[in-house]
Amino acid sequence: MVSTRENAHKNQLLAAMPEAEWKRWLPEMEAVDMPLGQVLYESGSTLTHVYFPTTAIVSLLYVLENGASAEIAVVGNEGLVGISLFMGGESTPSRAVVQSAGKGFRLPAQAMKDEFNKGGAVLHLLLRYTQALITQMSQTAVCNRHHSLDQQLCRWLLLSLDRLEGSELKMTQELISNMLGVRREGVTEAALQLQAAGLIRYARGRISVLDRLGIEKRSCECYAVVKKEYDRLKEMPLEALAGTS
Amino acid sequence: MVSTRENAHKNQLLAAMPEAEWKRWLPEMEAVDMPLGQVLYESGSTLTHVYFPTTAIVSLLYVLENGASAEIAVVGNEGLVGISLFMGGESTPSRAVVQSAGKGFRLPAQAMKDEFNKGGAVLHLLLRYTQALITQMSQTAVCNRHHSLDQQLCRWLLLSLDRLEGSELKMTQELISNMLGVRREGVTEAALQLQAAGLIRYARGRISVLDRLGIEKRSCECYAVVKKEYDRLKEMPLEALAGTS
DNA sequence: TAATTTATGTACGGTAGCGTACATACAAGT
DNA sequence: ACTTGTATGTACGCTACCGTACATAAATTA
Repeated sequence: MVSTRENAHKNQLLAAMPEAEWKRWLPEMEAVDMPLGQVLYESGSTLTHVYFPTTAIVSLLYVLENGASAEIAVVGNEGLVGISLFMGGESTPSRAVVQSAGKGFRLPAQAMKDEFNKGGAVLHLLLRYTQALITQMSQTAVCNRHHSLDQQLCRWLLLSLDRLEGSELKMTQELISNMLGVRREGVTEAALQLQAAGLIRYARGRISVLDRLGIEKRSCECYAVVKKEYDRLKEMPLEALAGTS
Repeated sequence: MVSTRENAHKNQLLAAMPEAEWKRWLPEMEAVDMPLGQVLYESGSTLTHVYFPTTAIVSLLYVLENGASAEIAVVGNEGLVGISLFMGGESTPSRAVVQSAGKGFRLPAQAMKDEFNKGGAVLHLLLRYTQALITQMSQTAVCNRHHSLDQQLCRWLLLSLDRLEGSELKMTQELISNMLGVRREGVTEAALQLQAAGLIRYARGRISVLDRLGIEKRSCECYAVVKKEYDRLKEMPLEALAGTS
């Protein structure tokens, strides 16, 4: 049997927490299954927990009045879902949906707030993560404006791939179109091209990436920028964080 | 002669600061002119100050490799420029440009960091503001995806108008097109329509809004959403902030 | 095995916004 | 007064993507 600790450390934020904090949290930390389509929180709702995905991927979706939607950011094992809890917003403007089924951990809202308010390493780590998330959101905004559907599909595949083990993702084109905020047919056409080029192979909700480098070449710069920012976060020692802010 | 304090309080964040903090800052606070086009910081650069606009408006612009750009958020007297300083990012991915000339105050980076790290009211206020900024960024991302140029122009006019005194803004269509990330000609056509409808009047970089309500009707929901979030922030008492996070 | 649902493919007219090129007109400097 | 620069208007073909409708095929259920 694998320890909770070992599993939880698959989440990079949890792994980066100092030992002392970690021990305080342990009793309140709960391992959870995160099935496809699960809504962790709805736009405007009050958060009861924050989620630390380990193998799951969560989409932050923004839904407009007319039902149209677009993904603002993706959260996987590198981060946490529910930043507005400690940012002081009471609620978020976005919806959080599990985009790829998997596991994760969750912590009750109050425990998270208390820990955050203690200041120190936890606070700095969470804020530094939030900063990376902001970068992702900004990049998404510009990407939506300037890049083609094909480029965006590649970016999206790569972002998802980075948060998964292996090179296969379970995801229908219909769902992808919701994330990208485009027509399903548009995704079909773009995917057909990628397949024709030998970069991916897919069937009924199962996409295998055959040539990752090829996809990277077709993607817009947005993927690389976001990736780099998260890498920077990962490699930044806690002491540096406390020092810089 | 008007006191620094009185002027500075035109910035809503500064106005919301408790008396004690305010006094500590005063010696380091510097009144600055913010002329049109001034770049407060470049993408990737290290921040030396944070800026609190009073009458100026600052655009957070994201510039792509090929030179194409898009505005991610606007900051006026409701906020501050340079959140990445206390978020721990060392640098930001965006460029901050003065979009409408005016005045403001600035505080050296170290003073801001120190104050933030003291925790308490300042920290909570700044984080709460950051949360509102994130909302604006998210909304921009979706707006870029789903709304028409005409709607976006209206949204943009309203966001600018809210941060100015009076109903006139000095801004060429060329500049607006940079902000919105569209062609200048597109802005011309949209503006012509607004003028034909009697909602605005303009000439050579001077736009007068004649019928604000009419513009609001033509705007997409994005304006109202962002406005509401900032209003919520404004009305939220400091104690509540400390309590919720 | 048949019926139904789900995922993907195809087709086609419509349009918003692009890239490009140039025209006009006001403003500012000499 | 003349030149130069700046802001705006107009035009035209192009393309990516949309909305809609329907076709095919695999998976699921009856």
